[in-house]
Amino acid sequence: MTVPTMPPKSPKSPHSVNGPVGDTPGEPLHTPVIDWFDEHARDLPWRRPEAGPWGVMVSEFMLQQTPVSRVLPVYEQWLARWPRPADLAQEAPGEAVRAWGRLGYPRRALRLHGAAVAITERHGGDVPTDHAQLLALPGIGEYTAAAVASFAYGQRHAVLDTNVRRVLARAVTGVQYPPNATTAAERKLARALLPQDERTAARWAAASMELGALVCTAKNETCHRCPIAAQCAWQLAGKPEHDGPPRRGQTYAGTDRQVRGKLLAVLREARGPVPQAVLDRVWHEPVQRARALDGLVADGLVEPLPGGLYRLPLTRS
DNA sequence: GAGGCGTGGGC
DNA sequence: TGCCCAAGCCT
Repeated sequence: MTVPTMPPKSPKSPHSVNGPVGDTPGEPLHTPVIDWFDEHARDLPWRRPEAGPWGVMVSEFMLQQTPVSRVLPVYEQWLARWPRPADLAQEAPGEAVRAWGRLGYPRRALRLHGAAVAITERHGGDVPTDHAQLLALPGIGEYTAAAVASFAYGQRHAVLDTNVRRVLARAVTGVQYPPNATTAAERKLARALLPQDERTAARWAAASMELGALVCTAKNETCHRCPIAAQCAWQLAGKPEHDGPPRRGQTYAGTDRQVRGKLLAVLREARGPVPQAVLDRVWHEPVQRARALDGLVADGLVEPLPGGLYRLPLTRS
């Protein structure tokens, strides 16, 4: 791996508003980005005050690897049906999987249900405010814990999702794409760029994500609409294309994943238990079919019943 | 740390 | 048409 080359630094500013930034001085990025956000932010339901911490948390689960446009309708139905964590916690996990619909990665539904149970049992039914307690919930990792703490509670955290990573890779590091996996250097950079003021930091988190989602996109970026184009290291370097090993792609066709998806689709649509013979029709190859079904059972997404019947899980696994 | 894990839209 | 991508998490 080659170390990304940094473009020439502009003259150092007297003293950064960002506070101590170590070896990354320069004009603060957050001010123009936040100003842009004030003007161009999308009106999304989980950003409205009435969404509350639970709404923010539900949206974060659903948005993991899934586009906003597909999340919107499911989010609305979900919150209407389960307005509080305790409402979801008393449901069967299979109901969460069914309501998840075709958002993909249905283990997220199971984990969101598990998180609701934990919140009800351990936190009095309120989404915890503490980053470490959020991180301890199923389905919540580094990104989601920081996002909920920041968006729902206005706390100061580095919120490092794929959008922010791309914005920083370009604006600061001067490369087209961030590394495949989040690195210590990226975390350090994100922390260094975090405004000191808590409110401003939370605003910056949302604003930098939105910039990556709407302007500084993976493909067909629109730099002419970017509030920091004049300071962007990648832009100043002439927007060199990514070099090095190809970025990891996803395969799908013919994989167990595809078979799992087909099996679960049948079970979601069915009201009650489904005979094995019905499931057998979704995939021609018996070995792979069986492996996929076993995997779903092992993951707790499917419950086997006596007599070769299967259903979405009624009990906690 | 590399791979597994859904689904559908855009180019 | 395929390929790439979309607010990651877990093992």
